Amino acid sequence: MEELTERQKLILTLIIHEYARTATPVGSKGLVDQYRLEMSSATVRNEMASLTERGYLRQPHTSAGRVPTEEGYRFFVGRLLHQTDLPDSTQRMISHQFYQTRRDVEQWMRLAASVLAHQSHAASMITAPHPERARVKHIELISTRGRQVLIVVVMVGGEIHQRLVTLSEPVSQAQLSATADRINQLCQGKDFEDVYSSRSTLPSLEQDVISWVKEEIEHKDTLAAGEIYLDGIANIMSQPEFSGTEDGRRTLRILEERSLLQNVLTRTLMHSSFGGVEVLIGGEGTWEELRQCAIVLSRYGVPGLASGTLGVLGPMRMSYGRTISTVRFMSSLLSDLVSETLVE
Amino acid sequence: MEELTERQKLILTLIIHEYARTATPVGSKGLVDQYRLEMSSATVRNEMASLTERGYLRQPHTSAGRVPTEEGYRFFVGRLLHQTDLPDSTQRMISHQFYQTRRDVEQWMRLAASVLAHQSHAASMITAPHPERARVKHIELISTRGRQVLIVVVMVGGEIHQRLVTLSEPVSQAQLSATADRINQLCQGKDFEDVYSSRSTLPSLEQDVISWVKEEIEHKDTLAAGEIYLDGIANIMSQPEFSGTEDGRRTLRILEERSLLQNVLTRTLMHSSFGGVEVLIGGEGTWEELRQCAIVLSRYGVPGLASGTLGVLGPMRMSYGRTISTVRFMSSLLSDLVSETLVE
DNA sequence: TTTAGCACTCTCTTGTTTAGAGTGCTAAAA
DNA sequence: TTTTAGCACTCTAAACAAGAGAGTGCTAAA
Repeated sequence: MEELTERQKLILTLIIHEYARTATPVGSKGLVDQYRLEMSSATVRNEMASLTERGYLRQPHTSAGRVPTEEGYRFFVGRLLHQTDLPDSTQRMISHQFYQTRRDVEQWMRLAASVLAHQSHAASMITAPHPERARVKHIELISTRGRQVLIVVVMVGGEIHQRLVTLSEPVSQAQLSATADRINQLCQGKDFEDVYSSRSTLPSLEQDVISWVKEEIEHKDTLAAGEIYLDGIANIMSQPEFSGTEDGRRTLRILEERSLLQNVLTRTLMHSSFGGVEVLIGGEGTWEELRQCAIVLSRYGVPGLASGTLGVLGPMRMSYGRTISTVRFMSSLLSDLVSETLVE
Repeated sequence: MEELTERQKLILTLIIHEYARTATPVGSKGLVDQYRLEMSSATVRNEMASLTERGYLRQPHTSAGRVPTEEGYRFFVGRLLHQTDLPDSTQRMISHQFYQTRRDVEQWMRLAASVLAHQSHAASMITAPHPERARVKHIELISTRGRQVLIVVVMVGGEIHQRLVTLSEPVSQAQLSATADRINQLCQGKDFEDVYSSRSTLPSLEQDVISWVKEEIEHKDTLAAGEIYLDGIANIMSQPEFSGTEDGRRTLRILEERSLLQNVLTRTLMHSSFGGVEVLIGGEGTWEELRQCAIVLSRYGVPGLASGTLGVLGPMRMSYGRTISTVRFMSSLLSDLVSETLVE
């Protein structure tokens, strides 16, 4: 079967646009009227029939209008992916907000989630930039009460870990500080993994501390990498396809449980390049729960140092043009911010 | 008008129970059948009429059953507040989960939110324990790149703040460490407020650092006190009164925006004692947006040192018995945990 | 190749009817 | 005096029917 004609592409595009707007199947007559097309509804009907045959459109029932299929959206998005850009004024407005706030990752994440949600009228999600290699910049041991010691770890990249541990016997603050100093020396410029594996020759206190730090780092790697900032949930729950339906509840549960989300984000983070935008439509056969949804994702950060993922989750009929360009822009903006404030 | 008779109280209680179960107005006949009452439906009808007159019940329309009013719930909850307790087995099960996980506030918050949501079948919210007086336990200055310096502040209580600042001229790590040491000396056992106000005689670097720290602490006090852990949103969105309705969307927005929530939580935190449970029904005239909801709240922590708030938000017909006992138990459990792990 | 025309098929809305649940009142029973 | 059986009445929600409207595919003419 041959390529689509320009006119067919136009009609497909218009149907997608109209369906995004109204959320109801779009018919030939309405389309011609709405967009002042230079052809009759009969012509549109013929093209629609052809598009339906090719699997880009679908009829809910015999006498209803057409609705785009997943295939239809994929085709549309494929053409869209490398062209649209956010208006300059919007870009400046957004940047401004970021450069006005404090240099605080947490706030940036919230702000980013908020901007994404607002621009796309959908739900947004973003993970904080996560360092690729675990290197300890600085470690501090603080005696608190009895044998309790607070370990504070500053990673290269600026992340901070803390952990409260109980020693087997009391140790003075002076000794603790000295121990911390020695460990700091060892960590200088090395991956923490290496420090950990060469710990066997050290005194037992040092060894213990290094083990605790290691545990903490890995702990956060697995668990609190689950820290996903969300926003705009209310946006999608007021869409008709989610509002009162079982699908809506399922989607809400996905957002809340975060394990599936985590799954999707990390999988994208794995084999995706920086700055590029990925679009998952209808779960792509892998995630049954996302049947009704589409996700627009991008990885951001500084290659080799730290990276995170951000994206938008919405109904399949979301406004892809706007969403994709917003995601792309936010990705590059955050990459800039991260590279400017990386602690080395 | 006299007190309610025992029988009226019984009927009111049963209606509340039945309405919580079915979410539909409950009629005299059904009530007698369901609970095998030793009286006829006509008697129940008479009592219902009386309860309606007193404002504890309400009829959606002439030939419908009765629905509890806010007043009805208040009366019911007032009687309930000081008696119910979570089953021992449940208490042990929950404690076990907490003592099994790491001593990590973030995880505790997540776990607490999850437990509350599960037990109450509603939405839960909880804020991390926040120290009452700001006292700095330890401060650290770490040189990163050029004139950038990372300030790490460990508060009494265990909170950690970090902030990246840019000095006006480069300072060596050794000098930074010395400065940090001097400030640490000053902070020993004092409220940071006092350190701040007596800073004028210090060298300019010290003064700058103290100002930055002060800013950071206040910043977190106002903004990131907004860190509210939520769970169970899906629970309430699948309740019939929220599912497809405008009220549902409004409630969702409340949970997402958090400013109103913040408002409610802090206001409770102000004039509420520790361990006690507060129940807000239908916004209590103050919060129009919560018309359909009820909130069960408690303050937890260690008086004078650190405290947070936890609670459950659900439909007004929520199961108060279970919710109140869960909230009370969680409040005391978390208080214990906080007091055990406070950094002094 | 496009389009006007038309018969046909669905759904959605609207109006009507009906069954059922629930009420309040009255009068008899306890 | 309190409870209950009986009954007329009210209102909702479900069921059904009818008609309007939107949309389609096909055919034949432009």
